[in-house]
Amino acid sequence: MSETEDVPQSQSTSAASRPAPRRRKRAAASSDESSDDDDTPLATSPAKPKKTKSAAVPMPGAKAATTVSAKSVNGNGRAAAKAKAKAKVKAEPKSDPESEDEDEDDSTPAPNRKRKPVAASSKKAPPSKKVKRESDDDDSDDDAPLAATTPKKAPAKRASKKVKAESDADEDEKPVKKKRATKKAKDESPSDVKPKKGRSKSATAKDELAEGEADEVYKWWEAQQANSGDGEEKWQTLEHNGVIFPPPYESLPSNVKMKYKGKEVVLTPEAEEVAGFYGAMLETDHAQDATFNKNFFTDFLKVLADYPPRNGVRHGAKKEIKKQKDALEEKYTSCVLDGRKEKVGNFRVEPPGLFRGRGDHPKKGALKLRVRPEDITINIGAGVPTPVPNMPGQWKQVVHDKTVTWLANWVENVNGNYKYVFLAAGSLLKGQSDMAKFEKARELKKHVDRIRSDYTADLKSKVMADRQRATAMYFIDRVALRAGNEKGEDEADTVGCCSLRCEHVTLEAPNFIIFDFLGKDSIRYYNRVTVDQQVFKNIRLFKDNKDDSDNLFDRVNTSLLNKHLASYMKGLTAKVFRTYNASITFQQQLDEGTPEMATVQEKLNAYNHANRMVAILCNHQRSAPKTHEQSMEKMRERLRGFKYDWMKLRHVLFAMDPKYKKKKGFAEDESDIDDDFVAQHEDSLKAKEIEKAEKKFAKENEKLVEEGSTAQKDSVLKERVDSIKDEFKRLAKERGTKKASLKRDRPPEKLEEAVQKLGEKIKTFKLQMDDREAGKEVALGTSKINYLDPRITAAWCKTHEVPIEKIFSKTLLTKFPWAMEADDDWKF
DNA sequence: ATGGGGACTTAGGAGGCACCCC
DNA sequence: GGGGTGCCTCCTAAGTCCCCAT
Repeated sequence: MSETEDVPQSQSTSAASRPAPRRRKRAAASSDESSDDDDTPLATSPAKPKKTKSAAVPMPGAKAATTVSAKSVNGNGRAAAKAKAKAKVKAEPKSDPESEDEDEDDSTPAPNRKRKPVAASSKKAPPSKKVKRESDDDDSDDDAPLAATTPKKAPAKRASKKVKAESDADEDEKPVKKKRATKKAKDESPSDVKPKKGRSKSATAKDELAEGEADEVYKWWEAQQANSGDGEEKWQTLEHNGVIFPPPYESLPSNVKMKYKGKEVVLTPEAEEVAGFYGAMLETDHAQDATFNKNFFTDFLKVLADYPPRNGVRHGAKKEIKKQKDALEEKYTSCVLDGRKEKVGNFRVEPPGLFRGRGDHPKKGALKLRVRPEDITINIGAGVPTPVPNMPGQWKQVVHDKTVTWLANWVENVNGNYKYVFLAAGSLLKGQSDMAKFEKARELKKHVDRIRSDYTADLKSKVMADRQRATAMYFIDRVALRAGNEKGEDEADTVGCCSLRCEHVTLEAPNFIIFDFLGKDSIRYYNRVTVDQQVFKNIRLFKDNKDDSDNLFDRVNTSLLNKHLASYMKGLTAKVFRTYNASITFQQQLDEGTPEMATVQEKLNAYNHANRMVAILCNHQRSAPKTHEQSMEKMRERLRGFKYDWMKLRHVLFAMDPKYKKKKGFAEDESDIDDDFVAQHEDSLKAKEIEKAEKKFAKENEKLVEEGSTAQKDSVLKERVDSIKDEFKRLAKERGTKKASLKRDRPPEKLEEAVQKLGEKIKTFKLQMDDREAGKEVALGTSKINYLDPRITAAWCKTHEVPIEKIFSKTLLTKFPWAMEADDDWKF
């Protein structure tokens, strides 16, 4: 609902026909108007697009508030507005000369962000809940992304483009699509591409397979070649078994029926399956969602039309044992690529279901159809057996395209997107490209200073396009925004840097910018940052005379931006900045934050802290675990319990010898342990002990009876309970006296030791709590998997003697074999 | 330039499972 | 030893970016 109120104003053209277009399609960076106003950075926005959903900005506060910019007339008369803008811009640079150059400031470090609450629409917690994350923000010295460290090591020895022809082999089957294959050049001998070292022989595929099966690890990263370019051949031989289709639908038992308006309806298996999809989601938010329901019922009715309800139902077999399933799947789990056995990633064809689009995706709830062999294209080596589908039917096509890495693909029916079957993350192909990604990011170290000084200069460029580009680069570099491609009408309305609209950015004098928009996966990005004075001015300029729904950067798009970046360094794109800034920040945080003499747990905390800084920088969120608050409360309770014990022990010591009060650390008071708490705590301890005594008593009796003796009398229990009660009476008397005694005496040394130990325990426990609280809405995994060069972790673990298994799960270890051998002094 | 096709990486949530604490 | 519970794996959606045709 909501949503619908689009604001049709402003778009001269288009309009009507389409129902509520949500945003413009293109950034209209065209030169059209007085373009190239070489010396007039104009804030003109060409062809006014349609509207945007006004509801998009979740945070009312941030949105409306504080718009410092000179808003003024928002133009209807485009031309007039334009002229005005023009005049204005011309003047602008001079209008406030003071701040024109000065600030070289370097502010806005990356990882500091005050997170704000979350948007209604986005899944995340409601406003008040979002806690500001960790370190506060604002300039700090730790502006990681900015500090370029010196390259430590020569980067990437990437092989020169090595392209080959598809090799004659392909004649037979259908031709491979045009695409990049066009790039390939003439052939070289296969051995050119194959890694040399680490291979004993140039064996045939079969031979090497044997090797692979012997579980020998092939250390491709020790070999010469660096495979990575596009259009290059990715393999020479490839054998696999295709994909496995999900089992057919099995009907419910005949006594299970759907009711419609109180009457039982006997569905066909086809319809029942679809009804089941929905039934499975009744308890989820999806079923409450209007779009979801609309789409689902539209599709469901279609199914019902094709398969009208009838009488009589059959039901099939039972659930399969996992073992059976495994056996069935076994052959699909691996393939043989260039003679080596490799794991296949997603060999299971996606089963039919309801499309679960994220955020407010217009197609959520639509029926995702069952995929059949006729939908699937298989990519496989020429001359090896073509797999046979495990369901009736023929593959759509079989190709032998060596320039790509997928084994199978199909086009999904809801959005028309391609789906691919790739090798698993631990495979050579994926590993190589992963390593290449990080080497690329490290290469950026050599260029980043120049790039930064260039865009800093360009922030003042007279050419609007350049000034916008520089500003966009500033955001990408400093706050790690994504590139921000244009999106279509039938997708959720989310943005990135280049697709930001005016409504997503608010100025706050003197030099703050507040970002508030929905990014990838409709995750809210909220960030208030200090920026260069010039950036502040630029944004004011770019917003001038535009509507909220207009693109902030009307002269920039990702393609232009990346083209520019590539002029600095081959393969440099916006996304490399995220990898670079993430990894370099991480390295710095670790270097600065790892304690030398510390427990493993403390080091792990330092690691997690660094990890978290990166996750915050990249805005990797998760929804706080549902049980979070509850479990925090439990921890707090436990902590107070520890503190109570600790206090008691100390008081015993104090009673023995007052000199202990002076002992280092012993004098501390427990501010959150007041008499109320003590009373309550002792009550609950008492209750527990009594319960324990009762249980023990019952058990003893049980045993006695079993052995043929008579049970103890109840008076025995009573005695015990009374003794417990007495003990707690004594404790109650001790309250507030700062003195205590024990049932059993212990020598002071022992007590001292115990106090010490408990103190330690409390310390670590507190650390754990802080860690958990700070991390409740931050997803660490995403950066660990995708952005942090694993060699940083490997080296750190060696240096600080932390077992890497404490940090990398099994799958991550499998994914990063190539990083494990990094020396302990390796730096990103 | 623009727009769409295509391939590949990055992303959060669901659900399973080991583990931990009572 | 039984049930939370927190982490890991799986799943697949949603990005980025390149290429090509128009």
